[in-house]
Amino acid sequence: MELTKNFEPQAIENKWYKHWLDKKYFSSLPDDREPYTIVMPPPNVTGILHMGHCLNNTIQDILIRRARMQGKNACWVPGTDHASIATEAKVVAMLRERGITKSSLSRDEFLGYAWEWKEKYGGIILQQLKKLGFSLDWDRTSFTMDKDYYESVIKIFIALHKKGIIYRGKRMINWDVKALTALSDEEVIRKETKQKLYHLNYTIDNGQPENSKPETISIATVRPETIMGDTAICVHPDDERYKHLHGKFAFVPLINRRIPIIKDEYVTMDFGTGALKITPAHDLNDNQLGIKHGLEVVDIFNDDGTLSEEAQIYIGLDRFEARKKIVLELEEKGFLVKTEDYTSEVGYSERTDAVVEPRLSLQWWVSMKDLATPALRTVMEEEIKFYPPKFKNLYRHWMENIKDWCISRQLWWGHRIPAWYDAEGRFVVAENETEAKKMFLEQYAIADARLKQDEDCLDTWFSSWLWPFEVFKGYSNPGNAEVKYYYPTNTLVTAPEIIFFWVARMIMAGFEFMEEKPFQSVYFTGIVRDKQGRKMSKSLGNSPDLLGLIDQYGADATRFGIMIASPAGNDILFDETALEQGRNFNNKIWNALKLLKMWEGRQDKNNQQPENNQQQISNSFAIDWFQHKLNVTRTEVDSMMDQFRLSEALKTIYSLIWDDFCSWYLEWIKPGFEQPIDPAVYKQTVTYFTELMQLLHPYMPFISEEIYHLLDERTDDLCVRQLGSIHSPD
RNA sequence: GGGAGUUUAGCUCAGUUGGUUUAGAGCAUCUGCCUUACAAGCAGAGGGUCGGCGGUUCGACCCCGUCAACUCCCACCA
Repeated sequence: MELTKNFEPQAIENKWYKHWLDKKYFSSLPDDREPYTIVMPPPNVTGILHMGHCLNNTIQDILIRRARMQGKNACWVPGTDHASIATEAKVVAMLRERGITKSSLSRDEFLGYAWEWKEKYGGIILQQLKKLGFSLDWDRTSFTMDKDYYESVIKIFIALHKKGIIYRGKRMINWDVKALTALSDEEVIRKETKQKLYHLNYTIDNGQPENSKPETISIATVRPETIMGDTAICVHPDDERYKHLHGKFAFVPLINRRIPIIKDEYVTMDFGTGALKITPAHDLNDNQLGIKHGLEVVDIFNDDGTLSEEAQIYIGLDRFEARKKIVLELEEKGFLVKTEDYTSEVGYSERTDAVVEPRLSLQWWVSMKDLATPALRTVMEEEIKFYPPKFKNLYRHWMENIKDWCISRQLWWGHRIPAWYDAEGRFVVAENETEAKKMFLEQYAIADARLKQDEDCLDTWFSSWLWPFEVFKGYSNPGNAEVKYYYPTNTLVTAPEIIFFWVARMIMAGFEFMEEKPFQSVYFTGIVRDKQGRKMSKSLGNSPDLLGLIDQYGADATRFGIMIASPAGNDILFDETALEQGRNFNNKIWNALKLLKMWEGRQDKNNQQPENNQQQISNSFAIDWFQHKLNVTRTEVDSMMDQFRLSEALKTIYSLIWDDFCSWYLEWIKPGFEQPIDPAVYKQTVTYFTELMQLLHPYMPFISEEIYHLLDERTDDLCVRQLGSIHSPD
């Protein structure tokens, strides 16, 4: 057999992946073995493979492959998430290219295109995951809008509504003016933004018409375009400067609306001018003050962030355009006192990056307090263990201060809210129209009501929170054999960024619907950053082309590179030299194989050498020494992996192979130039090499499988070879 | 504004209850070597007053105090 100079990954990766699939090694069905279950965090169906997925799923594959080799029934469930906002945006963009606007389509027509898009491009990412050798049970591939899954989401909505946990209410929400939908608080990203603080004069109404010098009060605002929505000015009750104005009125510049001057301790006297304009329709705090003081609410914006009729001026103009024009006009007319530079946090939509508009709106909400109680307890008492544990604090803080969850989204792609309205706005929550009609008869004594279903969809996370059990049909087919066997799952591997979006809510859903936690432990990976420490993102363009890297270095080297640089609990600074190191490691292993293959044909069958021969003594020492070293290291690696110290475990294996096996052991037993090798020594060396490949396999599955088969005639595969028990090191 | 975390060689990190670490690894660097598995390699070398200051102790990278820098999370003072 002629072995190539260097290891050539491309040649063998497809071969082994196909072989593993053909042998159904990744398929799992319940049996008497202990299960080891991971549900993959479903990537967006629109997603393409990036470093985050690579890190996340490599970790999961390492855990799953190890469990499989430990004799557990390993089950790793793949799938995708329908990702309402992201997918709808993609579909709208695709339609635009074809010259179709969303508004010209009916809901059903639009959904037709959306499904077409999903069938065609959705799930590309799942194909890409195969390139990295991930041992997912593909027969179990799930999608959050599969028929059963969809129905479970709807049923859960109905059940929670019945319990009073889901309710409909008019509240201040975060409005995305680009996507034209509400956002939950978690979907709003706050960024420091340079702004201007405008000081504006409002004229006091002194009851004297056309006074020579009208008295004014100055307020400070960063949003002069909202003055048309002002319904009061507020000052601190103790503020001496304004005491004489309590109970008086002022005129809003440009539109001359007469508004009251009220007092409230909410106002900070030494910020700005100490006087605050109140715009209850467009600011959360102003809204609360408005409710407290019974103020009028004037909503001056349209859905898309342009000024509405209520604004009276600049109708139809975008809010930021309007700001410029209004500032100019205020200046011209003498209302603008001064402008200061000012930096504050502004909310941006996570999906569209539009500046979020706080807005009053009728939406559906989940009351979180009761759901949070068992979910908080279980983490604090470590029934669910967090790795690293520092995330416990973060989790507790959020759970103790949890706010209700806005779950309606003004989108079509997703789970449609099962609420039915009549012309008067009365509504019922029901699975379908027939059911809804029955309920209308019962509740409102209206027979054969003409009903319309809610146009809105549910937040994507309202379906993802069911993932750990619904992939086993735990809700749609309660108590079935699969969910009983696989649930609760073992480990969740995910990014800390979605601890609230997803992890916390899965724990709540687990207790609420399964009466059982969804997983035993959660391993939070780091965030992948570039060499300069910047988060990898599309907008920065600093994400490497992962598929290109796999082509260049091979899947094993890529997996090695990302794991070696990934200390437990820390962010990883991605550097291509780590992949080079992985590739070099491949070659080192490959060359060790070549050395053994050279010896294989040169075994000294007669073994004439005397017992006390120098080489014999050295061999026997080397064999004992390495056996001991191997045992000790396997124990170490085992304990590190149990603690999710996967990067350290890999370093340890790397050093065992490179330094101890290649540099020391092989040199010790190396026969003289063109001398034969003792067959017993050769055999033992093959055994060691095999065990090393088995230890390495979870991290670098392809090369280890290939070497396994090249070392000896095999009837089995390394992928499913069971780890023997470790001889206890002395 | 509140909270959490980090700070050890050029870079990324180990260092488990204070004393076998006069401080370790990988990568990078430098110097030799195409030596019969491997130059994507081998042999060797340099490099740190363990963020600053103060304290506890016979003894501190490890404990306490304090200051500083960085990171993250939460919080809509306009």
